[in-house]
Amino acid sequence: MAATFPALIQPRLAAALQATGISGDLPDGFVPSVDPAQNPQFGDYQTNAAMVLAKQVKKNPRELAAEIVEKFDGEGLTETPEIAGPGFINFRIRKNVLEQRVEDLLEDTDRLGVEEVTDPETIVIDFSAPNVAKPMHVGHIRSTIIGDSLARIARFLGHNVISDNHIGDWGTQFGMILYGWKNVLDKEALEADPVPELLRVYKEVNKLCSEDPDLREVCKAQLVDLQAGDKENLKIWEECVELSKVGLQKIYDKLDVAFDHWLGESFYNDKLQPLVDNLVGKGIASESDGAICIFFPEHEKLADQPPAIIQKGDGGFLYATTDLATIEHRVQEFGATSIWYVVGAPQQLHFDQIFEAARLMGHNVDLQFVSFGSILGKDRKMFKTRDGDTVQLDDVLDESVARARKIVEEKNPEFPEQEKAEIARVIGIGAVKYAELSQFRMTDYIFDWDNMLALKGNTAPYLLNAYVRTRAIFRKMGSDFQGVDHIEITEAAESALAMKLAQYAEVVPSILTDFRPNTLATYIYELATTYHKFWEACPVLKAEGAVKESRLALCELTGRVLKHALGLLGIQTTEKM
RNA sequence: GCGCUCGUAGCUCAGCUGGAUAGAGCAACGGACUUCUAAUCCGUAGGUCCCGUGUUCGAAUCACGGCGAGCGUGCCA
Repeated sequence: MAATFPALIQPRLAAALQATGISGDLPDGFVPSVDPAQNPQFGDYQTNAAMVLAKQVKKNPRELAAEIVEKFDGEGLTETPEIAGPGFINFRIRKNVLEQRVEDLLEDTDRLGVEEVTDPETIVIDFSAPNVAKPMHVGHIRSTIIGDSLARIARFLGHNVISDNHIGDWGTQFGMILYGWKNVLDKEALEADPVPELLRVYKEVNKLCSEDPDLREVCKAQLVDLQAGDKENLKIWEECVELSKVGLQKIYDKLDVAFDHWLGESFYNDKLQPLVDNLVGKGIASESDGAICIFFPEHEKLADQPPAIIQKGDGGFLYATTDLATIEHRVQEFGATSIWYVVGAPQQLHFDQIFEAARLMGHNVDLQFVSFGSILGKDRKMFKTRDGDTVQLDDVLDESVARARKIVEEKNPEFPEQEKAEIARVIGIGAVKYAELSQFRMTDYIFDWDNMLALKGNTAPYLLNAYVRTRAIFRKMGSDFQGVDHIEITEAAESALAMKLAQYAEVVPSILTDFRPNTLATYIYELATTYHKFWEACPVLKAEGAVKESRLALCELTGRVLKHALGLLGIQTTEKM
């Protein structure tokens, strides 16, 4: 598979710079950038090299651009570059080169032009991580969907990816759960549907505790018993975790999200005391006000912040302790060279601290905090899990599917019942995922049903409809894609589509540089738009000869890229809608 | 107080390492279905990119200072 267009243009541009004789004045490692043109009137790609370099060589940018163009060899790749504006050099890919590229992409069914990385890493991705005994609410949606998408993308790029659901199965909430289990549990309700009953119990005890401080102490005692290994409490805990996992798995199945491991907090229990002892022994941690803390006096930012506490005055451990034990395990047992945490922005300080602590411990691993903004309530405040009354994730998914179902019913009343249900499922789940992934992850947003579940405009159905249209043509024709001898591009809508398809290989690797699945979402949206325009402008089945063959090939390739790209976002496709 | 993140059209948001006239969608208005799926396309209208200063040939983007919002800030996770 040939390289991407920018990768082909770059060395020629570098050679042209060399030939002008200015390369001696350039900073070491200078690589002229080649970017897609913003506007088709400027061509396909552009470089600002002349403007960047003009000052250093004391020349007028446009004159310098003219010199570069003079020396530029576009043979077998681009037309003669044009100079425009303050000194941009615009490149237009030759028609036959673009045609060849489409032919190549059609052959490359698995990778669609996207190259694997040359230095694969072992990446542990930590995402979703709900607490057990409490159902997932809308707040969990970001971590789950973004994390899953990043895992899919990294895997496709050739990394060894290990997804780990670090569930909260050992927290303080168990004090209340244990008390509730023994005192207010409705056994029948639990057998019928465990997750809502566990939530009810949790909420009820939480309410009782806030009314009665003494009860809070009783709950704490339950937790202490559990952690001391009390048999009855341990048994309840185990049952509770198992029931919760079943409930969680149902939602992951709906979302089509999977994990390689579910190593929750409890997994690290027996590793915590040795870890703390070790850190104290090494002088990394020290006692302060009765607690064992890690201070960061050498660190520019953290020095002025409170320390990370890894053991409480009463001997208990905290999540910083567990997270450090988790890093150790992932490095030593999984061979992680990189760990990504897909966790909300409020935990910035915590991760700054444990990353720095891991460094002090000598772990040579690339730690990335892939943070995201908060989902806010109507009052612009964060949802508070403890109040319990936030919107549940499962309800969001069901509502989304129901809304999609209503529209399927309007548009295609004649479809069989089962097909309508399946289409509604794909669209409904896809809509929720796309709403999340099409947004920059740091943006806070106010939860709004109509916003999250919109089905018009830049939403999943728009993209799915483009895919459906690619399939409709072959269905109408009565056969699958039969291959093509030679691609022939004549219309502007065709070359725009071909160019977009070629750019898939440029977009996918760039997503991970800043963990931005939304750049892929933007690409898919643009591809869908380009295809919809092509659809309006270029009849396929009514065309003849090479034109028809080429258009069929473009439809086929568009369908493949759309399906693949949506797949990287974790969004499924449907043949009809 | 200190730290992190954000501020772009009436609304919801893109705009990656500074680049040409700041883009989409929704809502509003006007067009296009005897045609491969109109869940589409075309057009109109809508902006002091929070404010100020600086760096630069060039700033929504970078730096500094304000203002506003959210979050975090020693024994919850």
